[in-house]
Amino acid sequence: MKCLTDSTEERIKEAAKMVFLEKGFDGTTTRDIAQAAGINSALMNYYFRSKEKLFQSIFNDVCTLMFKGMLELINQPISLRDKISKLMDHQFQMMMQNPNLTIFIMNELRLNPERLYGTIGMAKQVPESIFHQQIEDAIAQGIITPIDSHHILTMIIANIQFLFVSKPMTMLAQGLDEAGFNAFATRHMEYVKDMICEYLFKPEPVT
Amino acid sequence: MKCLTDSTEERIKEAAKMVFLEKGFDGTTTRDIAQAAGINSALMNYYFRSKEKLFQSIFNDVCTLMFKGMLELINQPISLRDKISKLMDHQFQMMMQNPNLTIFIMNELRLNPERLYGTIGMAKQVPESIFHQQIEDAIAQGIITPIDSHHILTMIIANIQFLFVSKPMTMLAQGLDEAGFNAFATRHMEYVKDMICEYLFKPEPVT
DNA sequence: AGAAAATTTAATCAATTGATCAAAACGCTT
DNA sequence: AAGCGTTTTGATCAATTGATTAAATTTTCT
Repeated sequence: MKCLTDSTEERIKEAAKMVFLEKGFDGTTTRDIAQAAGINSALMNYYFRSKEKLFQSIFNDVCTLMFKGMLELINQPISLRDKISKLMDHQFQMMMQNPNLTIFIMNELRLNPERLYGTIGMAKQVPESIFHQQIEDAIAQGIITPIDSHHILTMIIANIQFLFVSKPMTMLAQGLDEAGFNAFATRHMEYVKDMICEYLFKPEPVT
Repeated sequence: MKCLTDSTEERIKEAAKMVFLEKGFDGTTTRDIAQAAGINSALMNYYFRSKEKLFQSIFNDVCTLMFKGMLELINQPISLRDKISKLMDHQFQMMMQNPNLTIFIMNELRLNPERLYGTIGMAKQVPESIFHQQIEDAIAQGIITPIDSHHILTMIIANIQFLFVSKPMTMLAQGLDEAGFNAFATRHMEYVKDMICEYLFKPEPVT
C-alpha cells in the first residue's frame, strides 16, 4: 500500500493499523488485513502468532503515537499558557491527520481494558509530570484558579478530542461535509483555548 | 433478566440492548443475546428478522434515550444560565446510569454512519431549536460572548461526555476505582459548568 | 373439548472465521 | 551448482457465525 521497499512484516503492520483503526478489532478479519497488505493470509500468523498478538503490537504503537507527543510537551520547560496552547495545537494536528485515533483507542480499551498493559506506564506518566508541579506553583502564586491538574488536563483533552469522537454525529447534525467540519473544528479550537485560559488565568488577582 | 412479566420480544430487546452496549455490534453474537435473554436462539430471528434489524431497533432506542431529554431541555423556556446548567446535569445523570452510552453510539456511528438514518431527524433538531434563537438574542443584547450556538452546544456536551468516553483511561491513569472516578467526575462537572458560564457571561459588559 | 394460530424448541445449514500444515519458492553461503 | 535456512504459497482444518427448517408445544378462539 505504501512504498514497496518495506519488509513484509512492516507491510503487515501498516495494513493492520489501517484496517484495525477503521473497523476495530472485532470488525476486522485476518483476511481483511492480508488483502490490504497484499500478502498471503498465512503470513500474518507467520510473523505475528495470532490476530490478537498483531493487534496488541498495533495497539501499543497507536497508544504511543497518542501519548508520546503529549508527554514531551507536558514536560517541556515553557510557560503554562504556552504549554496549554501547544498541547491543544498538538492534539488538533494529530487528530486532523487521524480523526478516529481517539475513539478507536477508547473503545478498544472499553471492550478490553487489560489491553492497556503495554502502555499503562505511559498513561500513568501523563498526570505525574512537571505539569502537575507547574500547576501547583501557579496556584500558590495566585496566577491561576486553584484546581487539581487532573481536571485541567481533562479540560484540555476533552475539548479537542470530543470534537473528533463525535465527528460523524456533528457532520450529520449540522449537515457538514469534510471541509465544513474542518472549518468548524478550527474555529472551535480557538474558542476552547480562550475559554480554558480565561478560566484559569483570572483577569484580576484580587490582592 | 428483569421482571418475568415482560413479553419475549421485550426480553430480547432488553438483553440485546445490554449485550450490544457492552460488546458492540461486531463483538456480539446472536447466541450471546439469546443466552442473556434466556431464550432459544431461533427466537431472535422469529421476532426480529436478523441481527442487523434487531440492532437497528436497539440503536434507535438508545439514540432516542440520548437525545430526547436533551431536546426537551433545549426547548424549555428558561434562562440561558439555567438551561446550560440543567443540560449538563441531565447529561451527567444519564451517563452515571449508563457510562458507555455515548462511546457506544459514537463508535457504531463511526463504523456505519448510515445507521443514524432512523434518528437523524432527532439529531438535526438539536441545533435548530429555541436554543439557537436564545443564544442569538443574548448575543444581540450583549449578555454573552458572540459565538455560534453550535460551538456552545459542543462545549456543553464535550466537557461532560468525554469524561465518560475516557473513563477506563482516566481510571487507569489516575489509579481510581469506581467510587474514585465518580468523585472525580462530580468535581469536574462543577468546574466545567463554571468554566463555560464564566466564558459566556462576561463579568463586565463594557458599554 | 377441539381446531387453528402463534410460539418455542432442537437440529441443522452454508458461510466465514482464525489458524495450521506441507510443499514450493526464494535467498544466501560455500 | 549444491545445500540450507528462510519466506511464501495454496489447501485445509475445526470452530463459530447468522440463519432456516420442521416438529413440538402453547395459546387463542369458538
